[in-house]
Amino acid sequence: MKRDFTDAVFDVVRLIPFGRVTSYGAIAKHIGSAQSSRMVGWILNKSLNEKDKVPAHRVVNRSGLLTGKNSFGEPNKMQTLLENEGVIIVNDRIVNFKTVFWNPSTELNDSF
DNA sequence: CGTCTGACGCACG
DNA sequence: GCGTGCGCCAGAC
Repeated sequence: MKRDFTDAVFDVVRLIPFGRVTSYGAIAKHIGSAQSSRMVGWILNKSLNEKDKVPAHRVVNRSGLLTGKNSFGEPNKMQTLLENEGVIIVNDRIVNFKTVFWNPSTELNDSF
């Protein structure tokens, strides 16, 4: 299976700390497919169906916009989960995005 | 096999 | 700051 990319995405997303978020591009770049940011979202969408639960709600686009909230069954669910973690969201956008942003390449420091 | 679509990102104007 | 166009890879038809 082409689990390479998929598994990598799952792994990174699962490593996202509580109350932190990251962007599709950051994940894609960390994996090595910086230009395949769309694939990240696509894989996460599949992850919702998979039994392997990943904090997909902690992944937003580069603008901190909850673009994927629409795929959580109920759009309000994603925002609720994030707010439950202390993330401030207004108009489907993370206000303190740069504050709660979690950069895998930086935080992980390629220590793998 | 050709074409469209998609939880994105970037360049341009 | 916003709308439009293109690239990217994989899947559905």
